[in-house]
Amino acid sequence: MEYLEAKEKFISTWGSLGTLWGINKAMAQIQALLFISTKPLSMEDIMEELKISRGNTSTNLRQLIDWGIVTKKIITGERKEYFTTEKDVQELARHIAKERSRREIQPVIKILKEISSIENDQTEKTKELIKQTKSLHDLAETADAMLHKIVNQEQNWITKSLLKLIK
Amino acid sequence: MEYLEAKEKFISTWGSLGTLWGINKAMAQIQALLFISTKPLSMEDIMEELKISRGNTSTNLRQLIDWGIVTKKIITGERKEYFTTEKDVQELARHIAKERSRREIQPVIKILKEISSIENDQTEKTKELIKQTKSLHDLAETADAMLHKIVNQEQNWITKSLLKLIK
DNA sequence: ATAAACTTTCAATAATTACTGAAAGTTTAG
DNA sequence: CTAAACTTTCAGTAATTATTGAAAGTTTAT
Repeated sequence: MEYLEAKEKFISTWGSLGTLWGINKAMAQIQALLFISTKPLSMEDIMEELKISRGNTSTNLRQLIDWGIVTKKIITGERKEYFTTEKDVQELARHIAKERSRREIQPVIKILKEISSIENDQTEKTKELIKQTKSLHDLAETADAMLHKIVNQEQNWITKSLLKLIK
Repeated sequence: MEYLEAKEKFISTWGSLGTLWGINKAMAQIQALLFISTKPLSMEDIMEELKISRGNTSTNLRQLIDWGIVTKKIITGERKEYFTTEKDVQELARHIAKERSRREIQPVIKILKEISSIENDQTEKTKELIKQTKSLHDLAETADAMLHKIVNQEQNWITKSLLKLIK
């Protein structure tokens, strides 16, 4: 396998992984492309490399920026905007974990809490609903707390201390 | 909010959460329904409660069984098959984490390893590709190892020891 | 001010994914 | 063996989601 094949494989693998996890293909592929690029890329560059339309590129770049993992890079003397992604995987993982927590886990925790505090009429089915939603609520909170804790450590805390601990 | 409303809210919330994480709506809703049900349900029961077709119910039940989180329950004297889901959330989380690792993380680790070991021709772009896919490979392995370790502990190890540690 | 260079928006369309319902398949009772 | 009771499969269709491309919008240079 040489460079071009490897590059294509990387971009397409990342793209389908994204799909699997509820992130759209173009978005994942743009990020992948930037991730292995040695220099910032323009919209033009991205469109050409990935063979996608201008509109698609624009929309997904904006989403990536919104997620905090892609930034505009102004190149002096150039009219075009250039883009780079966070290159440090740990930092990247932090951003993604933080955002998914905020957008997805937190709202679910809120709803589970609401549901688990319905009036208890002492019927079996109500008791079961309360019990089970409470358990899920606790699990979600625990998982989210762990995620935050892990994600907010310095790179070395996690790779060194925790990894040592759980091995 | 009383029982019926709470139940519907729970099922639909779980359904849309599923969608967000790449699990289909019907599958998530069936699991949610079983999760708060006080007794095993038949295909008929599920179809009626969720207003979905027989085919859809059958397909998704099979998938849930395949994931190891729903089991058939034979009720003596009954011709129909009845279904229950794992009721312990910790156990449920273990199953799901284990399966997602096996189906999704492991294959990606394999591909990243392949890519990161392409022939290094010493050009800048090849060096960058190798460096970045290696980093991702390491991250994926670390995350996966942690997931496994966490997920394979007794319920109390995680909720007591680790939670105490990170608080 | 205006024109060129560039980006965003969005209605139309394409691609993907989920769902239905009926036919085919399977199991059990008698 | 046969019929009833039940489950699975799958072709057709519906619903959802992603993508295009051109018009509208914005910014910058002169």
